[in-house]
Amino acid sequence: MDDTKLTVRAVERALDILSLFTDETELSLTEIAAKTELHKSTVHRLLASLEGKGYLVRNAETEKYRIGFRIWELAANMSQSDDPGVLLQPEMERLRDSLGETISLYVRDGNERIRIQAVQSNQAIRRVAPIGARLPLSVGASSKVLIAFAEPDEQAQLLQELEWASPADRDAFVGQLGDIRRLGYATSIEEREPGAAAVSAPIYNRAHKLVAALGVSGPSNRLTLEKMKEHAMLIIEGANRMGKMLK
Amino acid sequence: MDDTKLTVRAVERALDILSLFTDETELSLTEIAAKTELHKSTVHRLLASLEGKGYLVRNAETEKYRIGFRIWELAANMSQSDDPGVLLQPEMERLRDSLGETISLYVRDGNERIRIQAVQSNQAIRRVAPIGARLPLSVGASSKVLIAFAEPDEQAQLLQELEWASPADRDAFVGQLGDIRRLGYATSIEEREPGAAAVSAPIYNRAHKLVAALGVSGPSNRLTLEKMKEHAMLIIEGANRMGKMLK
DNA sequence: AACTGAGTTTCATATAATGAAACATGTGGA
DNA sequence: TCCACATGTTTCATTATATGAAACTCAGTT
Repeated sequence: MDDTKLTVRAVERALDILSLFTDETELSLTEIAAKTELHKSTVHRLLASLEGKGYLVRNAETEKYRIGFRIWELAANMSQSDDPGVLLQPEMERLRDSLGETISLYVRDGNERIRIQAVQSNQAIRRVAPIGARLPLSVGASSKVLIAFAEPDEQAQLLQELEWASPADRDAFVGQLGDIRRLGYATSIEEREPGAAAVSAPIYNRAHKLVAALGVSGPSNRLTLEKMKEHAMLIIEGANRMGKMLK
Repeated sequence: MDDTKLTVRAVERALDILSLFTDETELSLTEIAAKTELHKSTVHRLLASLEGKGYLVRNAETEKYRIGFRIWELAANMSQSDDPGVLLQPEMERLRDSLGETISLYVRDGNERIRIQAVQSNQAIRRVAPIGARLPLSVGASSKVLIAFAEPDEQAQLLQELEWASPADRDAFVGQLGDIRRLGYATSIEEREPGAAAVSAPIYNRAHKLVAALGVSGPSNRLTLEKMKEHAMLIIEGANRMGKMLK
């Protein structure tokens, strides 16, 4: 019981309340109290603080709370850069820290993919991913993602144009695409680099266009099948978050 | 000393810290401590809470704090509607509550203006402003704003086309435009409605285009010259805030 | 090596956040 | 009309909890 807490409970509670508004657009005090399992008295004070500072606004008609203008002010300030590689780096670092493995960001460029950003694992044995590397679209988890989630016509064209080592390779690749779309992520084990495995998920921008693939990769003995499934969830989550940062 | 506090201090402090990021994009712990005049120990804990919940992220290189992904998630959720009238209503209500006077929102439609939104004062004597009303562009504080801050070519055309009661009226109107641009707001006293006065400021969207005029209006005996100056500051502030909500 | 400055952790203390309960207000049902 | 119920607001005693001083790292300077 000595989990030394370096955080402030009241603040965490307030922020949790604020986070509720990522799902719902309007919430009443009692709804919030129910969702957070806090006493309405406590919620009332926290809401007053949030409202007083402009982070929530009260809809005079419905009496419910909505997100306030402060959020816009903050959001307006963050979008200085449009470059996903720059924009997403901090989030990728977060992800690296929680997964402990190298995180890469790929965009498709014609019939290739480019690693436009990467943050390296800091474990002794790690996958090192050079930024700027151009890689084939025919192998690797992120390649599958970039193809599986491409627009149908683009996808068809890519599958025509791309070259595989053998027709069997091609069929194996194509055969996976359906599952990948269904699961929302792709994996690869020792496909391009011996000893390396990866999990990848698509990043859609706010306009719902596929813009990149986000991947985690590491030594295949550390990325067991089980671990990969766990990582997949976090990669998908992270990719969704990041997508909201891109217009 | 009985200022009954219905808010939570720790939360307010945390939110104040977050608000610092509307101006600066990156801040270190000590910078934050200095700006907020809080002990670095306190700031440290608040920052840990904010970071833990994703409202701030640490730039691994600079060690400084930046706005986190949560803000995007929240911002993404709020922009369901693009209609300024709908979007700005809660903010207008806020403003109404702090000024105690009727708040109106006007857009220009050709050679007229339309009151696309209004929230009414709740004082006994109040200006009642019907939504949807079409009004002339040649009188009233908001008309002056919509013309003074229009694009130069549009402005020139409007000044040509609009009709005034007399050439003297026209000259008086045109003569004010320079001051209005300089001050950032316009006023009118008993111009269109006898007994009514108003203050108005432009709303620019995030692309820096003039989209509307935000006005406060009330009985001219309550809106003294002094009061109008005070209100002008708040209207300008509010208009800036609201502009950030419009793309 | 000593010094500065930024960040982090520890710790005793009193403040300040808490939750129960009472109060207020409003709405719909009987 | 009156009662019941739900939602929001305020009060208040209690103690947990946030606080700030100080001590402690850890780097980078001189």
